Amino acid sequence: MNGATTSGQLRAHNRVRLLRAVHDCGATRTRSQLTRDLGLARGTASVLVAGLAEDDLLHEEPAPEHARGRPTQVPGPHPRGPVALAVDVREDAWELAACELGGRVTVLGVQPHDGTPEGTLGPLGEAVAEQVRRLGHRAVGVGVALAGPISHGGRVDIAHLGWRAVDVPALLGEPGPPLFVGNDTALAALAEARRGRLRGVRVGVHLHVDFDLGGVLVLDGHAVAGASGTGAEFGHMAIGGGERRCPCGAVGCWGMDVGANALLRHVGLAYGGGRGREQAERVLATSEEAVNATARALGRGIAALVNAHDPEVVTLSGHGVELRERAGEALLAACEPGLMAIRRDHPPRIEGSALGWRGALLGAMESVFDAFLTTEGLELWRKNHPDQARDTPDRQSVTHSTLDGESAQ
Amino acid sequence: MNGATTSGQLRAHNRVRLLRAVHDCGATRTRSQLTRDLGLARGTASVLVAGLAEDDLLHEEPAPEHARGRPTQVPGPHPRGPVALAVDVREDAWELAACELGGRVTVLGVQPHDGTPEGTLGPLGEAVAEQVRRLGHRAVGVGVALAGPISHGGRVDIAHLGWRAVDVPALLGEPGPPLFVGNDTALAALAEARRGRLRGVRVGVHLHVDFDLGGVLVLDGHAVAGASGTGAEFGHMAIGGGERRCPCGAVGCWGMDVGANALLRHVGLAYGGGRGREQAERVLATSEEAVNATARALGRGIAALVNAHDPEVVTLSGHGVELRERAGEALLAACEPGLMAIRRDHPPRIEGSALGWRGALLGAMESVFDAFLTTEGLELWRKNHPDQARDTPDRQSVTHSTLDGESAQ
DNA sequence: GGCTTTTGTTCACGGCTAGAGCATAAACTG
DNA sequence: CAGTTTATGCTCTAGCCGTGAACAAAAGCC
Repeated sequence: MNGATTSGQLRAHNRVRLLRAVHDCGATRTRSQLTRDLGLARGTASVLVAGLAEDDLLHEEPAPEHARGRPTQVPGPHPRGPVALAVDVREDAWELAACELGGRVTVLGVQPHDGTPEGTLGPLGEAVAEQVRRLGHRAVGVGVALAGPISHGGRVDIAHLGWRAVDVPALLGEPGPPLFVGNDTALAALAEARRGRLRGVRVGVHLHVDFDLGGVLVLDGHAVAGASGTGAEFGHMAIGGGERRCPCGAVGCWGMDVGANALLRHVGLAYGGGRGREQAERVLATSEEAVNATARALGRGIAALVNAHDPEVVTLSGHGVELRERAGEALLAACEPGLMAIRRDHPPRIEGSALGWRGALLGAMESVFDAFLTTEGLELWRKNHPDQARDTPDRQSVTHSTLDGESAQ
Repeated sequence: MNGATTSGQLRAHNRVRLLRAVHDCGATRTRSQLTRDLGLARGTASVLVAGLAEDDLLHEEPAPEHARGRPTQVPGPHPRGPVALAVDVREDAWELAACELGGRVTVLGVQPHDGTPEGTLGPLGEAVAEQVRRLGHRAVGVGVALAGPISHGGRVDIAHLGWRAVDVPALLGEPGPPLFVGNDTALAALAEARRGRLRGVRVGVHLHVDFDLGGVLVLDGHAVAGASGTGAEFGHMAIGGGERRCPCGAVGCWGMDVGANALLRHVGLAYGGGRGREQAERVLATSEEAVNATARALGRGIAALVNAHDPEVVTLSGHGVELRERAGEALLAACEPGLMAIRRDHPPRIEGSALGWRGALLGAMESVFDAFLTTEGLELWRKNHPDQARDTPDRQSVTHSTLDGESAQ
């Protein structure tokens, strides 16, 4: 991926490393800490920070606490710096947010939709376009999380909503900045890998329980995407041995026994079509038996994945957090007999996500910054940049003030 | 993984890149081609090649065919260059080979064994030690392929041979150069990724059919190892829905329906214990029905893996090559109904390995060179090096002549 | 108020690659 | 067969980069 070969690329490479380090730590580490972390000389760090500040990429503020010596600074997002737009499109509503370098998220709006491709992506496209106009060159990318497999061209299938090869970029109207469409499970896994329980984990498995079940392998901070971008579908493996036909077209998929649809089916309610989130939550809250049955199905499948992939940690998001809390014992009891003997000595931890339902949105942000925090991304920023810093004295950033809203993480 | 930050590391990084390119192409590309491939200036390539030749890492010979201009040279392994020792330990015999940079393999011996840890690894350790003595500093590592899951400490379990947490480094007697113990499936996959049908493939799945079934995900030329090194066990997922207990300790493992043991069981013969390779081959050759049943079980599981991981290619090694040839239609017919609808438009290719039974040995070699072809590996070589090139005039390499034997690939 | 500690800044130095100019060694041309 | 063409190897300079040391700055400590 990276790896400089000329001295010019070397500088670019170190700019990326520094910016990436600032982003990954959430803009909490001081300059002297970063210098040590990256193994740089103080002089080099000085030049790098100055250059990045010049390019409106970084802004230093005094560190809040002091130790003995000369006080150090904390590099963080620049007030005129890059912004990632992130969208989480759920079955019933979408959420749009603006994200600074370092990961601060400002939710710009939540809007229900009718579930049709046009009714969903049309208004979303307008909302995104408005933000892009407002932010100008500062919008460095738009990340969209969707609850279905996504081919590299941006075509999405959401079986239970009846979406079939829906062309997301076309319906969204080509926002201008690069568009990154991703599967919600893969993006939740990405967020977990960067800011959750899979941080620093070399091999992990992330499972996202929503209406159905998604899952993906996480290696060294990256979710494994698949050749055409439609990986992250662990839920569609024939584990469990049923003969029921899955809406996906296959038979006996594991995901049919785990998730909101399975909960509804278990208690005899209507299910499918992306409806029934409230009922499912009620079942989850009331029916001990349905919860345990789901947890057992989840545990059996986890055993198969643990055998196959030997992860260090298995994380659960969406309803999985509650399943882990409420029926952890049933889950582990169902998992254990499915494990190979050699896995039983040191079984992986099975943990609820630290990010809850926020993962997909945060992952959409990370996918944008993953593309931006590269030598190419930064080169493009430099090129598109109006370069106010040198010409005009210090034009107050009109745009930034409007970014203040509900703030999280 | 790599990525230089100082100009000194930059040189080291480019040395690695060049050497890696030579190795990966099998020492077939000319210097001018390599220069273009790596995006180097001609002058830089000149300096790099000279330095590597000085260190006994590379040796240039005139290119056999000429085009118009000045003839170019082909960099290849140096006569006093690094050698990787590679071992494939099968259930009934082991095979030891010496491998040059570029991948030329010289088989040094094949020896049957009794299947006990001591009876197998003891003599092997002696054979390895002898080669290490003979090669001296030229032996840069020993790679060992074994038919079982292997923890990072080098402890191996081979259920059907009764090996339980066998300490391979201890029984082998610490050969001196670094020891790399790996699972045969993972190593066969690695070889396939570097010199077989998974070359250049971003996402692939490799399945190795022997007595039982191993499988692993291959990403960008690397087999995914697992947190404790014991990944590559796709065969131990509960796909297929049986309730039979697997020797691994789990229940309903896919691998119980695929492989030599399954073939033997299918026709009512005794199976297990790593015996019966000949009988299994006879069944494979004679019983159309057993072959088809195995192919169907293989196909059903492949569908699950394709759904989950979205590979570009699925490769089969070991008996899988013959299964693909003899019962390809049964395999595909069993696979198709298990695929998600969206996978059916562009299903992955399912191909027999190009390396046959040789994969594990080649993979063991690659695992050694993967460690050697790094900045650290080359630095160590430089340090351990007697530096004959400068001191003595041109000592004839006694060691090299003894390396000539049966030669392959 | 002086001392200690830590960090930021500046600058000379060595190392690296790019690129240009030249040398070289073939194949092609007539 | 001699001149031309073409591609490659070699050498050297220019420009860029990070290191590390010396110095300056800004705190806490006694």
